[in-house]
Amino acid sequence: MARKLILQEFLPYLLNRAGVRMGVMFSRHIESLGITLPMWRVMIELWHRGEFRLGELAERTSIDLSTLSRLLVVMQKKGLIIRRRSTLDKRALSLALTPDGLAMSERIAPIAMSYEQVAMKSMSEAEVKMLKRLLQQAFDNLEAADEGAQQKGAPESAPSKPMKQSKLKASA
Amino acid sequence: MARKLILQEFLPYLLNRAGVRMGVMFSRHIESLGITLPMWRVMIELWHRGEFRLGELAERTSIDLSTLSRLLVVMQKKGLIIRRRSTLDKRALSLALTPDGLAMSERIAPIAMSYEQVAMKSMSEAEVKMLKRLLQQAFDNLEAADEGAQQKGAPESAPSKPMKQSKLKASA
DNA sequence: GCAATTTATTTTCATTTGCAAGTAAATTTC
DNA sequence: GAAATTTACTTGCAAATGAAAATAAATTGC
Repeated sequence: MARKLILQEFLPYLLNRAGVRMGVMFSRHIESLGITLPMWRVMIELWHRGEFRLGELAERTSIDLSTLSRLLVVMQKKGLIIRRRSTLDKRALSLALTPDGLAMSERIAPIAMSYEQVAMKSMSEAEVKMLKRLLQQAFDNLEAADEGAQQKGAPESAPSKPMKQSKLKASA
Repeated sequence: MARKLILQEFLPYLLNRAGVRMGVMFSRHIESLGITLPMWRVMIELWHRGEFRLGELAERTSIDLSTLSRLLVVMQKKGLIIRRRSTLDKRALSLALTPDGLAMSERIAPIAMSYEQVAMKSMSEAEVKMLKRLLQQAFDNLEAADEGAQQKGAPESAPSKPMKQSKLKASA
């Protein structure tokens, strides 16, 4: 009989809990600015890298393509982003922050950072650094495994990627 | 002008990314068993603690009360849980796993653990331990701050709890 | 260089979600 | 101890989601 899994030591659980809690607190805060968490995720990606196509952005933010497509229309109407057809490939969108969108990002960033600070309170510099490094590593490991499964056509046990993006939503 | 936030070093981002990726991969896997991620979250909580009322369970799983209420009906129909009125308080539900639900939990647990293993691959024992400890700590810090805000009636800057559970869903 | 295929996004439609209103039991107040 | 309030959950309804079909542009094969 399988051993009962110890919740407090179970990484997916700990990961989710911390992420969801952070997301809930933060989104409650930015709600008054008319910005939702998915919007903020879009904003930091655009802020960070300047320009994206829809598909790329969906990938990065883990937001479903069709949902994101609609969200971007809303964000355009709010004046946060520019959403024009790429000139090179007229199928593709070229997405970028407007000056207002940038200003809003800069306004929200310190709020986001303050929640980060709250979470890291009581940790030493070294611990914070290690936590971030290990989270990055965990993500890379997962991604590598996912790609792998992709390649060799999943040995029945672990269904590989394109199969429904699963009932799953972003969190923090 | 606010400094541009460095995505790769931003804790909420790292947390979300790792959590979402884990959730996506895992839920893709258990889909074939007819179990969704929210169901699994309910199952581990019930497995872990034996019995819950609806409100408590909603709190633990971060699933909206009304959504959870409906999810539990589905899970009952699937034979995974028992859902009866508490005898002491006839308003309350008493929720618990059925033997079948337990068996399913025991079947899924190794799958969940295997994804945990994937994420932790390339980490030493000590690193894993530290990662888990720091995630726990981050969560505790956030929760404490949230409670705090609650108490002294939020100083305008950080809206406190009851305000819409925000557009936010669980992830991993 | 044109038909067939692939790629990039949008839209449709059925389902899911979550807030708010509703129901029902327990507790408090007078 | 009956009315008023609170607590615990359920349900109605409007909005959000996501899978699949539709659209439209680019690329490939001949």
